Amino acid sequence: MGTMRLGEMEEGMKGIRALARHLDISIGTVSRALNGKPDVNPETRARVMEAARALGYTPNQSGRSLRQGVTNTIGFMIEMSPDANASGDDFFMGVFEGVQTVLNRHRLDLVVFPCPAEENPVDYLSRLVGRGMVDAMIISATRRRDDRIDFLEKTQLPFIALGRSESGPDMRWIDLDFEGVAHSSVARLVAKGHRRIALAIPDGDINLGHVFHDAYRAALSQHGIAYNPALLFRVARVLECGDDLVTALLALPELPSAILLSSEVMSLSLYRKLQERGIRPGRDIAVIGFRDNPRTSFLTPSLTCHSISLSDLGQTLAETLLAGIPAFADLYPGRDRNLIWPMALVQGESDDFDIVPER
Amino acid sequence: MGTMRLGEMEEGMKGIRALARHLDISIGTVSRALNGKPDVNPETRARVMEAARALGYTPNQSGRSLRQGVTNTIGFMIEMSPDANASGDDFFMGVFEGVQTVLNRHRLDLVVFPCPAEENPVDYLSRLVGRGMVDAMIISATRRRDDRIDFLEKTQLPFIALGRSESGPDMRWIDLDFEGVAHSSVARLVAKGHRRIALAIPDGDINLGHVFHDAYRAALSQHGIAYNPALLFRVARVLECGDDLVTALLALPELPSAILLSSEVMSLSLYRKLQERGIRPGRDIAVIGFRDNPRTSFLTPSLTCHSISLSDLGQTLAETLLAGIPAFADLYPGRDRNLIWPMALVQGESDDFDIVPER
DNA sequence: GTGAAAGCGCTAACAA
DNA sequence: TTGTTAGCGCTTTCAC
Repeated sequence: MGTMRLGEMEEGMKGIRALARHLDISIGTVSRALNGKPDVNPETRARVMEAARALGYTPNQSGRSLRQGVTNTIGFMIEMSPDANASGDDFFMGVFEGVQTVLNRHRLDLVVFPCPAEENPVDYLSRLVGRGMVDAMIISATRRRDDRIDFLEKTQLPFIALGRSESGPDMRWIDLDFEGVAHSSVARLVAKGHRRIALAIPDGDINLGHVFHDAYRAALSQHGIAYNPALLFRVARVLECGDDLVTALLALPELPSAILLSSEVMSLSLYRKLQERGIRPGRDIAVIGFRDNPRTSFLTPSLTCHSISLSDLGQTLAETLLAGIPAFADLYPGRDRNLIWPMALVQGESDDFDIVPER
Repeated sequence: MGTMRLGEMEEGMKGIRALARHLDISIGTVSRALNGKPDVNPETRARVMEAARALGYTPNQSGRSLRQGVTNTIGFMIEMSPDANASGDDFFMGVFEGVQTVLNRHRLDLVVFPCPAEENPVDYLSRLVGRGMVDAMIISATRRRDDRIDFLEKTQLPFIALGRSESGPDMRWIDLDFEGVAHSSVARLVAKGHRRIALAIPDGDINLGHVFHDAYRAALSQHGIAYNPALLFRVARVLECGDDLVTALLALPELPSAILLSSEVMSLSLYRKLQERGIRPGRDIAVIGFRDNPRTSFLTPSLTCHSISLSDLGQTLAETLLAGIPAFADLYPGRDRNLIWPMALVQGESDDFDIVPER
């Protein structure tokens, strides 16, 4: 032993045992050397590190987790149903990036669990969490009442939700500032003379629809505008909502002068369908989109919407999660349990006209 | 024991041991009952299943994998750099869905590893694979030469690539039919009288650029058109390529009469920038996009492009992967090691004009 | 500073 | 049909 070619392991040996045999030391020492424990001869440590590198040794995670009770992995559950995925395509990529920035500091890895559209989200979550692959979870697309939250609280697994919910009043969460978006949108429109302001929200139980709806009502009321249920549109498929939306708009006795969208992808089909019917966004009807999105940025007229740094959101999400894990809590002392994430209005041309022309 | 309330485990006990204690039988029997082994009294099995359900027991995956040497989990590595992510991410969502359809048949789960843009893909892959969380890998965004492939071949972990590469000539892969796309696009344009046909491909070493480029040259040659390097555009950021592309087009002595795109998201900014310069897609220049995408479907004039069933692609990807894993190989006997995935031309209006008007 | 050994939760081989 | 036990790879006592 000790005379084998690089890249070869001892016959019939695997993992740390092969490495130890190869170096002619005990597996305990190898483990301590690799894990940076202080009581290891520097020279021994160097030999171990070098051999590990040369042989491409990586510790088996199952062995480690079994022993340590920790996996150093954080899970992020996303849903693939178009309904839940209204946030648009680049959204999660951007958030992942930010989350990983923080996790990397602690040598934690992020794994994503994509829940199939047909599968029950709770069953899916409990199956994957039950596997014990993760030390904590991030969930998204929260429902107004969300059984996943009850489940996670029962398991005592640390978690955070990207999105608030009526379930789990004590859980950690971060959500977008729908209130702020509704208020600034309505204020802006009212200042331009608008009174008939419609709202489109996703159908179903995704909570953002409810939250946005409430915020919209509050904003209207603040400006002394009566809430008109006829101006609320629940759309089934956000990506192809244009048809239904425009049909519904035209069925009204009078076209609203403005419409707020609660998902950026709504703007795509809405623009098209409006134009097909000869209704010009930004001229015949004011449109305020939701989030700034590279994929809506080419729309003409340019879409007034709200911007956000996805990476920052992801970082804060991760930090707030870690603040709830005993092993990391000390490092993130100031973190609140939950947070409304502000969004900044980006002025476009899609709502840039006054109802009462100045003279 | 046996008299505790539901939802409670024996004091200080966890996992299968607590369950066994609770039922007053041995852990071996519990394990066999849960795993559907034949030699278990049906009544015992029923009791075990019921108790497991009631107590919310899920076997710890680390324990299982350690013992069985398999994890029943398949990994899918994606990259978050905008460069590698030219496909738009409804692409991966669609593929995941198909992959999971197949994996579910075998009670395998899919986990996604999102590689941060700043991290070296090989380091990332080796770290996550090294953890031993997966039995097989799917990789995407293959480079012309791709060290990940060499790495995976060395580890002997079964894997498949979504995208071909010059590395790993014997590996399993499925790739989109860039040749077919190039040929049908060029043929269609040539039939309309086009001779000056440009191509936009992503800059960098992502292989699809090279493959598309080669296919484009071959298609031109087949129609007796000389390849003109001035009509090849390498774009840095596919999402915001419009600016550079239009500037480059206008810098040419003569505007090409048509342009082929190798990524669907290119069309968004290209349309906008063309229109800003007063160049009308479908009138002044023919545009053929790459993949049919719900998010480009609202473009006016409608984009001629190529369509694909992402779910079917995902299913075939998964089946081809499983065909390479001994435990499943028998179930998928007919699968080729690799496959060019056909795409169907979807006629739009973005290239619907003739260079030589008919009379 | 190092080695020996226990044990994390689970399954499979074997004994009963 | 069930119980007992070894051992998967690893880390962490505890001796030395």
